[in-house]
Order: sequence, then structure tokens, then C-alpha cells
Amino acid sequence: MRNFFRIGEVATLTGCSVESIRHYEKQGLLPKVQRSEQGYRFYSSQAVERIGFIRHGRALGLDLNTIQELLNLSDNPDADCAAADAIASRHLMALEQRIQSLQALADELRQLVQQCRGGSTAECQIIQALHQQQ
Amino acid sequence: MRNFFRIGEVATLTGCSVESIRHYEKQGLLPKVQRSEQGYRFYSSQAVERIGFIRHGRALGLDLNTIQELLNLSDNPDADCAAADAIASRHLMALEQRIQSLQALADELRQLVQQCRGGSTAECQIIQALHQQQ
DNA sequence: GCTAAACCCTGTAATCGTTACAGGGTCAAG
DNA sequence: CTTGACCCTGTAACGATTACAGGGTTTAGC
Repeated sequence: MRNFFRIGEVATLTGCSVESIRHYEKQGLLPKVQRSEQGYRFYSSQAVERIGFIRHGRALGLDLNTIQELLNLSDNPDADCAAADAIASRHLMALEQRIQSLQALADELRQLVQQCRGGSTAECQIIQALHQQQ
Repeated sequence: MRNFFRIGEVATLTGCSVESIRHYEKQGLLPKVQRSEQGYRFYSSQAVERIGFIRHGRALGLDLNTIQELLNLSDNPDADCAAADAIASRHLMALEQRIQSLQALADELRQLVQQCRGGSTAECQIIQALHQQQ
């Protein structure tokens, strides 16, 4: 396995767009990138792995700041695992709360859709509900 | 009930910020607003009701474009109610899909958190999972 | 050796809805 | 006549991503 990749290759390997990789760099999630004489970025396989880490985190819905925190922990192998646990737990709670509120919205919307019995918008339950004072 | 309100009063009545009201206007969701000689916006109670409609839609998670569509339907009482039904149903399906994917994320995250048994980040399951190739 | 395609670079602007300014005008009560 | 509470416009920020424009480099085929 080669140990140096151009940004486009990294994009293919990680499923991350070239623009996003450059964005992660600008946001400080990636250490100083090596450059060729012409200024092309070159990534080691460790760097590629780090971008995979970020992608993983994004897929879990973590924001870049949170991922940054986890990367810092990962960079210090002696740090306390409880910190990572706290971050994940905090995110999980926020996620569960968000799911609940979306669930409530879906329920409300489902009711509206079920009430709709055709006809003109003048008597449409969906539109009327939105006009209702809450 | 008065029939003319300043923007700050409308904000209080609808629970909508002054900035958002001006934003809705700029986005074309509100018809031409009346102005005092000094340029102050003045809203009729119908306009206030329309802003309430928008707020309702936002609370249901609809984006402004979708709300615009519903407002157009509402403005044409003879239009077919099926159009509103389609919009609401489409949004409901998207919402249910989103809930499902968030639910899957939460499940994955919950597993990670449960696997965490303390110790240093070097052997932290959460961090290791993020490093894993998927 | 030349050309075209496929890369790479930087910098800027767009997306979406909202919030927060800056810099200024108006109006009421004290 | 000053203070504070309003109002105005315009611009920028948030977060993550995408999409340019305008330019340089490399690679493959001819």
C-alpha cells in the first residue's frame, strides 16, 4: 500500500469530497499537510485514516467541533476514556430528544393528512389547521 | 381589535422575531406591506394571521418554500385540496425517513456508549469504532 | 513536441433560517 | 431636551457542504 495520496485519491478512498477535505484542513481538524513542490497536497495513510475517522463521526451526526474533541482524545492515548464516553452520551441524549420532537411533529402531520378528505382548499383541514391560532 | 400593528407588536403576537418577519417579506411570503409616512411597516390582522400560518408551518418543520406553496393554495380557495395533501404527505414521508435514520444512528451510538468500560482512550471502544474502516 | 483531459491550487459565494450587529432615523415620557 | 424604546437598511455570522471562477500541472494519445 502506498503511503502518499493526492487529495482526489483520498476523496475516492474515504467517500469524502475534495472540498470537504480542504474544509477540514481549514477548520484545523487535520495536522499540517505535506505539499509537493508545486503545492499539491499529499496525504499519508495515517492522514487518510484520520479523514475516515471524521467521516465516521459525521455519519453518526456529530458536528465538526465534537469530532475535533474526539480527535484530541484519540491523539492522547493516555487520556481518560470517560471524556469520550461523556461526549458520546451527550450527543446520544441530544439525538434522542431530537427524535422525540420529530416524532411528535410526524404524529401531528399524520393526523392532518388523515383528516384530509378531498375537496377544495377552502375546506382543506391541512390548510385550516395551519390557519388556526395555536 | 385594532387592524394595524407595528412590526414589534406582530412579533409579540406571533412569537416570531422582528428579523424573521422582515426575512419572510424579503423571501416573498408576505404581500406588499403597508408603510407609514416614516417608512414604518404596518400590518393588518390578516397579515398577522398569515405570519401565524408561516410560524405554524415552521413549527411543523416545513421549509419556507413549502410554506410558500401552501400559502399559494390557501390564497386560491377553489384549488384542489389534493395538492395540499400531497405536500403534507411528501413532508411526512421525508420526516419518517429522517426519524428512521436518526433512530439507526442513536442505536449505533447507544451500542458504543454501552461498550465503553472506562480506562484510557487507547482502548476506548468509542474511539476505536470511529477509527474502524467501515 | 503538442494538445486535450483530468487533475490540482486559491478564493469567493451560494445554500437554509435565524440571529446579531452597525449606523442611522423617529417618537414618546420624563 | 434627553433618554430609551422603537423602527429602518444592509451586512455578516452560524455549520457543513457545494459550486463556481480563474489559473497552474500532469498525463495520455497523437
